[in-house]
Amino acid sequence: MSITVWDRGFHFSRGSSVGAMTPADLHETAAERLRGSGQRYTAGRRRLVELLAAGASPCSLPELLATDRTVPQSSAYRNLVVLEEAGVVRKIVTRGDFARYELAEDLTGHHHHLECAVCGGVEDFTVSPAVERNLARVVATVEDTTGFSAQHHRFDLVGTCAHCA
Amino acid sequence: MSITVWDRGFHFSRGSSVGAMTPADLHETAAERLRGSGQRYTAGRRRLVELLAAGASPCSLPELLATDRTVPQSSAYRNLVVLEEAGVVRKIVTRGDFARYELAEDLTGHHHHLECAVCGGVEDFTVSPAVERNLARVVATVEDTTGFSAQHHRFDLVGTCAHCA
DNA sequence: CTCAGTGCAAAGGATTTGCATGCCG
DNA sequence: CGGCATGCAAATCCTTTGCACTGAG
Repeated sequence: MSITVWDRGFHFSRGSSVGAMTPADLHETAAERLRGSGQRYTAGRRRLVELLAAGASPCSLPELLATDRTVPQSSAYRNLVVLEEAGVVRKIVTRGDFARYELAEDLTGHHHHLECAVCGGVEDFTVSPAVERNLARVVATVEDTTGFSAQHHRFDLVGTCAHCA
Repeated sequence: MSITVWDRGFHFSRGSSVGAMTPADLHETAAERLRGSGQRYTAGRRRLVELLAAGASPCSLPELLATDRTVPQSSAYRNLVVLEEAGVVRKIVTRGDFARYELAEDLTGHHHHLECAVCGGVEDFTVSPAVERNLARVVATVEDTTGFSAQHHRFDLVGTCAHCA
């Protein structure tokens, strides 16, 4: 047993999770990150961030377009790519017809997903810090032993949501 | 919680070692499951199962076709759907260009995935029964709290594999 | 004989891209 | 002005499907 490895298990948090970020802070952070990658925080991109922040769970592109009909499809796809590259948005690929998008975890807090195999919807859930430490412990051990460098881990449940049961 | 439990918290799953299942058992089981859903275990389907069993990790369709040039693309896709519906094959959707396929977990053993964000490859790894029990406990808690009915859980790592580092 | 399985070719559909225009710096 | 951003339309490409043919039962 290596104490070093065990210790590393506690460094599970990637940056400071800000669960309750104000809209002003959110947009300021987004603008900073875009500037950092040589991009502008335009009205269209800001709108996407607003739509994602308003959604309770990850949104598909049709859902985003349905919420705001003025957003053109191709610009939405293109800007979501830019926002993802800047670390503002995270793309979630499920088995459903559409990819889903949510704000980056360091803007909303680390969480996991419940994927409904029936309706394709995705809900968020969180686990206790103790469980996260356990997960991080396994991640650290895998990295030490295999040379695989983990950017993040996924602990998701696939099944049937309460609504589709 | 015992530290020693975590000491051997994981190991790599190498090659196609199908637990204690022999190839004969594998094909017999596959045939049974297909019959169970009113399907035949034809030569083409058997070939796909062989290719998947031989692969060290989940295979994309181009990889399968490259291994056996005689397999037609559309039949491969169609038969993988049939095999998945029968519970013989599992489809893995990643962010890569192609979906990936592996034998169902009850044929190969429960495991998890290392997804390389660079090359798109997927490797298997397993964690100790103790860790799996912890995960199962979390799943049970989430089910109780949310009304979500979980078919299975995913604990995957996304990052850069040793080869792409 | 019947009907599932097969394979070629063509279609489907989410996502990406070409290109002309608009706009910020 | 210079270059990124936009948006319409068209292309891309993994995957699915139409259809005629084959073969198992």
